[in-house]
Amino acid sequence: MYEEELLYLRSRGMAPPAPLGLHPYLGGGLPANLTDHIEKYRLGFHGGLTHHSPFAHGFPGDYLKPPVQCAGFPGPGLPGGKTDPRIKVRLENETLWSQFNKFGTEMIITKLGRRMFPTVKMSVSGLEPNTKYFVLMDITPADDSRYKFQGKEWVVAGKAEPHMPGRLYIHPDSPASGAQWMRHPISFQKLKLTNNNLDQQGHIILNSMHKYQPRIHIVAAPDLVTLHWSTFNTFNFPQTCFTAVTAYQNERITQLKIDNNPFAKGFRENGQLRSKKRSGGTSPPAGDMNTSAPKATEGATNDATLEKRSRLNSVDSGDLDASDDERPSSSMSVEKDLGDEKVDVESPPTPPPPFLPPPPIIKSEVEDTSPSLVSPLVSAASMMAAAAAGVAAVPDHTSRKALTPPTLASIEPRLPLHDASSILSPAATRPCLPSPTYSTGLPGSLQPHPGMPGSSLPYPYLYYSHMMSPYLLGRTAPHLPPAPPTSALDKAARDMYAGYPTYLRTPPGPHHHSSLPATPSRPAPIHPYSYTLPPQVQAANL
DNA sequence: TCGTCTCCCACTTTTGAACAGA
DNA sequence: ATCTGTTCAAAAGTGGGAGACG
Repeated sequence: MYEEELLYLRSRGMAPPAPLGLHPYLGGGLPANLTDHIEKYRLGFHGGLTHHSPFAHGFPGDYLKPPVQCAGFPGPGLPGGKTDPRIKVRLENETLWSQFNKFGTEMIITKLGRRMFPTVKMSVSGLEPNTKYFVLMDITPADDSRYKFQGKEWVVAGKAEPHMPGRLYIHPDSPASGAQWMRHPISFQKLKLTNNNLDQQGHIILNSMHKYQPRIHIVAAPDLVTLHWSTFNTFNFPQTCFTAVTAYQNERITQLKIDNNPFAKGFRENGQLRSKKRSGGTSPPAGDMNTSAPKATEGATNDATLEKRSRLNSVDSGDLDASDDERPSSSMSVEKDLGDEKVDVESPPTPPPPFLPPPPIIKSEVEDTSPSLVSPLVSAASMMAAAAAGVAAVPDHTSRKALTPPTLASIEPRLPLHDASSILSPAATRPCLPSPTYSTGLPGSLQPHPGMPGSSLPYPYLYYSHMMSPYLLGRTAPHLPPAPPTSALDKAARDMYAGYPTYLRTPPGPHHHSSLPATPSRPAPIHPYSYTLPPQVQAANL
């Protein structure tokens, strides 16, 4: 779809030609207002694959590292991948996390996606003030076991189920300068967890009754393309390890959530829900909160409990207050001092995974980068490749080599065959797992303009195309020059989009923008999945 | 039978549109 | 006409519980 989009932009005099094989966006061909848009949206990535995959270049191997240090799960910490010793990260709500971790944190996962609580909230230091960074988060399996809650503890219940391809969540403020990131704590409150393997909202897919470890990646990169080949500074906080569940197992965790999450205020002892229950004769849960956690069962009249609860709530509020993620102007606004214990976390060194080397054309654009330091996104691309190859039902007979820019040929052996059935093109069924390559979808007689990439391109191109096309093509920017007379190719490109459902072309609802604002105050998430599911369509209908 | 999952409920918080006033 | 502050309804987010499912 990248080509279609480019054709469209080109037809409006917005996309200057680029040398063959060079991504036009890399070449600075995209208008600033559009790159600005790109950079303001978060997106979900597909990545990850089983360690059995021949495309596993190391990143997925992290999934099988020794277990992290979680409550009830002794073991060494999951190594991080810190590569810049100057960068320091600390968990802002470390106290709250520790309280949960003490009992074995549980996170509810639902079909439609559920936020994490507590949320990962951290502060960063040691960044270059004027360098742009991406901040990302992913969640990796902590071990290869499935668990069950027996008695009052989690015990291994067998081997883990195959993990879905991992997704990377880009903090919505990305990219931002180091000074901006360091100015205020960074919260991942909007991140959602799901157990829906077919999720198209970009939520992170997890398996119930499995243990996971969130990881933070800080990447110096000015844009998404560069991001793919940049060094990932990876951090993890062992106390943020959690078990994914569809219903809470440990009532102590439940009580902690109720006492700390404002949305669950109704379930507190003095809340109306509990009051109703009590009046109805239902006894409160008998959680033996014999620790620093609030003793909910002692009733709301206990001053000490109230004080403690208040203190905890203040932590929680801060947790949520940092959530202005969807308000770009304030997402890094001044944060109140929570008085929370802050612990500097030095991410333990991780043997940098041998990621898929970047294409030479890209690599030549950046400073010499050791393959071992290349982004997990690259690995994610290879994971997608493996995933797509695994589900590919239609063999590809296209000579990809002939269509692929020569400069990208070096990665060819590691990529699966181009699969026309899994591409995200107007003519193709929208897949759950995007293909690592994509097609123009143009008729064979209509080949791309000279200077455009070939009709089959590696993942990063796909990535951009997914992000931009539906959003940009669905809007008529008033400041754009009128479309010049169109060539057959341009017309074909637009006609192709005419086949899209309306929701893919124009944002639904009364609030959709008729113009393309330079800085939307509340942008809809644009990523390979969000746009494939219109907001008005319930996931249950899928 | 049991463990797990899904859906719905009642509640709280958040968000943004609508409105009034300066 | 523009900006600011307030109000209010809708949307989103919570855990509980009943029932379904394998």
